[in-house]
Amino acid sequence: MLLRTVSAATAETNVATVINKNFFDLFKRSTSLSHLTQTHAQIILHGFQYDISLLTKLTQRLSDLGAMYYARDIFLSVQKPDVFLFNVLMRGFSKNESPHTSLSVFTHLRKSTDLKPNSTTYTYAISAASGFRDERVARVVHGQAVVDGFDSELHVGSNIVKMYFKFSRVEDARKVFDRMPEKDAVSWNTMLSGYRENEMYEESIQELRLGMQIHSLATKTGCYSHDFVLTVAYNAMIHGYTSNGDTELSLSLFREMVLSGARLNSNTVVSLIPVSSHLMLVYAIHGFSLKSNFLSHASVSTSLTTVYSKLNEIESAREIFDESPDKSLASWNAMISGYTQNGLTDDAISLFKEMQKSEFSPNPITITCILSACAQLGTLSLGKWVHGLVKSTDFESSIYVSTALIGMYAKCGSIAEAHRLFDVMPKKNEVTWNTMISGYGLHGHGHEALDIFSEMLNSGIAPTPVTFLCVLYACSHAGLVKEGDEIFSSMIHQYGFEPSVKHYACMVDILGRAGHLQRALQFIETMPGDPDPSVWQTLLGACRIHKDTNLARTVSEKLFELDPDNVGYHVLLSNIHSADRNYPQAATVRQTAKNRKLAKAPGYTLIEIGETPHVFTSGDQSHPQAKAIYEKLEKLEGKMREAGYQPETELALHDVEEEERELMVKFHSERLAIAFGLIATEPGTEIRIIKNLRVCLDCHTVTKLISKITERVIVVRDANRFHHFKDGVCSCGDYW
DNA sequence: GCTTCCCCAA
Repeated sequence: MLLRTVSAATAETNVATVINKNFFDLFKRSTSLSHLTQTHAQIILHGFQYDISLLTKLTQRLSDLGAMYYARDIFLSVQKPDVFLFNVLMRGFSKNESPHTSLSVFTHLRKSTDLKPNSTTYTYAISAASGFRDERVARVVHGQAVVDGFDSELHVGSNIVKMYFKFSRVEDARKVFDRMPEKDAVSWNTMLSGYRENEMYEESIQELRLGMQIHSLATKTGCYSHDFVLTVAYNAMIHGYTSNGDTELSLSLFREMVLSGARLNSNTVVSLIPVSSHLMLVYAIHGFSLKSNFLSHASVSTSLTTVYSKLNEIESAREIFDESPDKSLASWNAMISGYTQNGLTDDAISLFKEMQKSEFSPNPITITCILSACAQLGTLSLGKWVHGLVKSTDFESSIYVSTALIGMYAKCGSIAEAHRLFDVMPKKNEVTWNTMISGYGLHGHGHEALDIFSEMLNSGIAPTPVTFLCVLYACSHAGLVKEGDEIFSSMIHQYGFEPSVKHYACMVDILGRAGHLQRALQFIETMPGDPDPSVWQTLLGACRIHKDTNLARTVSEKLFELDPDNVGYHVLLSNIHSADRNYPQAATVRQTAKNRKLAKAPGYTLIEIGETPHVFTSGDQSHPQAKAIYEKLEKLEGKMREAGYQPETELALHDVEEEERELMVKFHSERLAIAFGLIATEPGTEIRIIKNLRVCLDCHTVTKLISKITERVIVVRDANRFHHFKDGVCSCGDYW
């Protein structure tokens, strides 16, 4: 009987062990708050709510996801928390930007319990103290570490060194470091990067040499083996120079590293990769990684994917991605982001869908990328779906995600929804404000943009150079010349920002669009340094709007000089000549373009009916309902002619006969999309279309008329702004 | 290691 009881108890213990292990597996796979909540429920259901190891793990995972209130509640539910649980909670608060709370947990541990802090406790206490503004807190915690005898311990010591560097107390950092009896790769690294962050490059390099001497001494005498010190130190140095953009030093250190016989590892490659401004260099690093079998490391392949994407080598990026055997969540994100940044939004979205079938779940970074893709593409339906996904997780708390959501709604035409989200965001950073300002700019709502800007200033957020770009951009699209002028000068005199070429281009745009062509020209002539093509191109655009052929000729000559291979200049200039009815001249320019094998980007328009996107090109016959669409257009045209409409074709292709030219304009992709929208939706429904190029003058007129005839609101996003057509009027006030 | 905002032009 006794025997049976004992074995039953053993069996029970075994079962408990198994279940316990299962919970740890569950934790590992819980990537969202809702997963964790379910796991917690399971723990209670199985009667493990007092199992401190499980609760500690739960606290840790909750902290990782930023759910600190929840984590604290778990902590409070434990009758007798041990020092491990205290440590986990301190780490959580530290990680989630609450160093104050972390330190009060620490104080509670020391003052109100009989537990003894261990070295891990001090590691977290020190990093919490580093998060304070006041370095006196740091000194107090350092003092406590001395009292408890942990200040010279390897990890604590390294953290104290790091902390003093953070407060730029280089001397103190040095003292603590020198007193540490044992040093490892991490502590050396801390010392090196500390010097570097305090811009003491000389000291940093000396330290590296010292590390090398110790290394060689150690190897010779066999006293102790710091095998990785040298590798780690070199990696840290290379990484530092690389991220400072100092390619030369970074590469020469790498060479030195190879010559010194130090072992290279995958981190060496990763440290070197952002050097990358030259494709040849990336190829070299790629080849080297291949030879050394570093490509199997997710960190290496992810870095290479990223750098290839940044150099617009998207196929190479995809190759690396496809061939990397050990993908991480970051690998997927890097590839999706690569597609997004290269404008390959369809590929980004389909890879995202593929990812959802894989073992990886999207994280806030993935969501941010995919929202950016939706914004570029203008697919409101997908954007809304992603928004739903965001709501069901706790990704909304990520400032990146919520900012990207605002951008998505603004760029997909729902400026009101964007503003609603903006209003309820508890924490905004400068990018959030910039997004909202440029959103209003995009819709031509200049005054609203200026309101947001002054709200930003009032709430104490410092504007950045990008903020001024967004504001100036909004001014230019709303014709606010005086305001733009004032803001430009306040940027320089009040905020002390040196205007960049982009700022100058914005000002030229403001002046030029408003018809002040001579002032715009003077503006360019007074700008410091050589104006780049973008500035001239802006002025050329203004010449086109205001039909100033003489200035256009001068400007285009500048442009040919600066950038002879650009298609845009040829097209634009030829359009200017045809606007001037100087067809022979226009034909010459076009011929030049043709001779150089330069082609105009084809225009297309997207319309979503329900969840289905439909894409039209000019004169497109491929749509299943093409016949009905063309009939609809014919009918509409009849009604428009009755209302006195005359086609304006002066900005279209000119090297064809008048009648033929009219035909080509007549079937521009946006008209086909609008006609299809009229057929495929209920009367009264708003029609939203997205065009890759700017809408032409004639199509603009026609859309106004269609909105009146059919009593529909038509929202058009063109290459750089929104037009809301209603009752025969456009929100841009014909100013675009 | 991977993320949000940024002139013009087509």
